[in-house]
Amino acid sequence: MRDSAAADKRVEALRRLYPEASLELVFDNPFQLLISVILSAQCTDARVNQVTRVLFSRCPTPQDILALSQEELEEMVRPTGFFRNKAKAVRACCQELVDRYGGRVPGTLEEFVRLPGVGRKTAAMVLGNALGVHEGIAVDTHVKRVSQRLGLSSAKTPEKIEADLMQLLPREDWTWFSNALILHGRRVCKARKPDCQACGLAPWCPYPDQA
DNA sequence: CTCCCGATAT
DNA sequence: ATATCAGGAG
Repeated sequence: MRDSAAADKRVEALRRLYPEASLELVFDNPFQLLISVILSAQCTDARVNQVTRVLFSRCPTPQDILALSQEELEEMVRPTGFFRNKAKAVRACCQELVDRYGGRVPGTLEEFVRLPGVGRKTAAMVLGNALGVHEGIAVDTHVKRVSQRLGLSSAKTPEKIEADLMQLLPREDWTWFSNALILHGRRVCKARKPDCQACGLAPWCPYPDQA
């Protein structure tokens, strides 16, 4: 077992800094969050929100998205990048929702990760933030980087990092924790130039201060 | 491991 | 000008 007392200090500090951490994606229901997260890869949340505002007003349901031609859908999601892949994933995913789940999203992580274009990260994020079902911790690039710098995990793969993080706090806090690490990774503990000066976690962080 | 697209940091 | 960045599929 690792130094869980030290890890607790960092988790507590994170809670003080981001007590109400939530996603910056705008959504009205679990279906909308699912599509938003699929579109969010390598794209700012602000841009995803611009695209989904139009997309969801025209297509509130999976059935409505399936009624679009592939080309129309591609044009609508184009600004988010990887638009052919994303349009394909969104369409395939909507098809599954209609065929297997009556046009709604499933309720377990196991079912989620079987959806086309949905891996553990997307599944945990949607389940936790839209349904309050905390079955996992969404490990994206921010969570990975921040966890490693803070010394909360020395694992390399998202699955192992997730397992390490799950040990640190109770299930009902998993979604908050992921959200907080993401916010911290975006605002302070950035990939290129981490702002260690301004970091509220610095007193407990083993990561070497660059400047 | 490569591919996918385009925004943004360097 | 160019390298980096993200998540999932193949």
